[in-house]
Amino acid sequence: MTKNIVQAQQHLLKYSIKPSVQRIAVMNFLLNNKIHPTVDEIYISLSPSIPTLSKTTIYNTLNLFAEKGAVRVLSIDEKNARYDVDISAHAHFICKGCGKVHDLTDINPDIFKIPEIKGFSFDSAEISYRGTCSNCMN
Amino acid sequence: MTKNIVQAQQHLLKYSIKPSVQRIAVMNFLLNNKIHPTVDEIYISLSPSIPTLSKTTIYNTLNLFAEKGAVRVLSIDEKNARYDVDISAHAHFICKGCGKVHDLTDINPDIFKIPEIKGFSFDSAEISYRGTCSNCMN
DNA sequence: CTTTGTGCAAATTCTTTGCACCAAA
DNA sequence: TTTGGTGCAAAGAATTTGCACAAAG
Repeated sequence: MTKNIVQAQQHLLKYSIKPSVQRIAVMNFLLNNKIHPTVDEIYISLSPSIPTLSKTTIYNTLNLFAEKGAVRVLSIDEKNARYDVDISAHAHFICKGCGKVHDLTDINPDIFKIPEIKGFSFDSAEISYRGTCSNCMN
Repeated sequence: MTKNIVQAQQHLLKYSIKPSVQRIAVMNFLLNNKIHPTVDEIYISLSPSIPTLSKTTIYNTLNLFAEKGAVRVLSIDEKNARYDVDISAHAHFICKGCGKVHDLTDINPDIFKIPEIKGFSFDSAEISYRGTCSNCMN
């Protein structure tokens, strides 16, 4: 556990984010729960151990992380923003049944190549698929 | 103008959507303004010619269109849903400066191939890029 | 001390819902 | 006359903002 906190702290430092109890907790959660959580999921998970925690702080923290490039904000789920600490090139799949977001890593890497098109300067790409996962297929 | 209305009507019929003044107006707008408009943009544009029009009807109409497969709902813009009447395979680009969503058609068509991965049944793909357009580059 | 972070409450924004009225077949 | 469509007002849900207090250096 202490080890994880150190790992989370180092991750923050890597992105020049000043550590705090709350920031470390959020980063630690993201590093150990790569489920592309929503703000609510993070809040519900961390609340018991940090009873004074507020959602505002989670929003502040995640916005800061995103600004600093430490997390990627996914728009695959229209209802809530989802946060991914894995910023490497990979696609996502959201299941219409359970709403879970899965990583798709076994994908033709060519599709992550940022195109070069006159008149556009590209920052980032998001590749999302919708469908049904095996759990929900019955 | 009458010609456009006929075109919009035929489009509705193609997707088994019963026409109404409002539905025709929304479809006509989508067909002639391929800017991936938000509900608000549609509302503001159509209000003058249909003064009794309500946003609820636009929501109802677009949800119906999406269910019937007549439009695609884009999640590229975290703030609002955007609607695209062009349901062919193409990617989108959103400019951080002006917020406009552009079609990217000159893209390697391979990236639109739906992958085959055990445990997932794919319905649709959305490929989105973020960056800055030439207008906003200064 | 001074700066920065946290968290409550309120405000904002987008979207959906309940329900009464209207329109078309 | 019956079914479905429209639109107002209200509710709901996600996120942001303003501000006072707490923490850290």
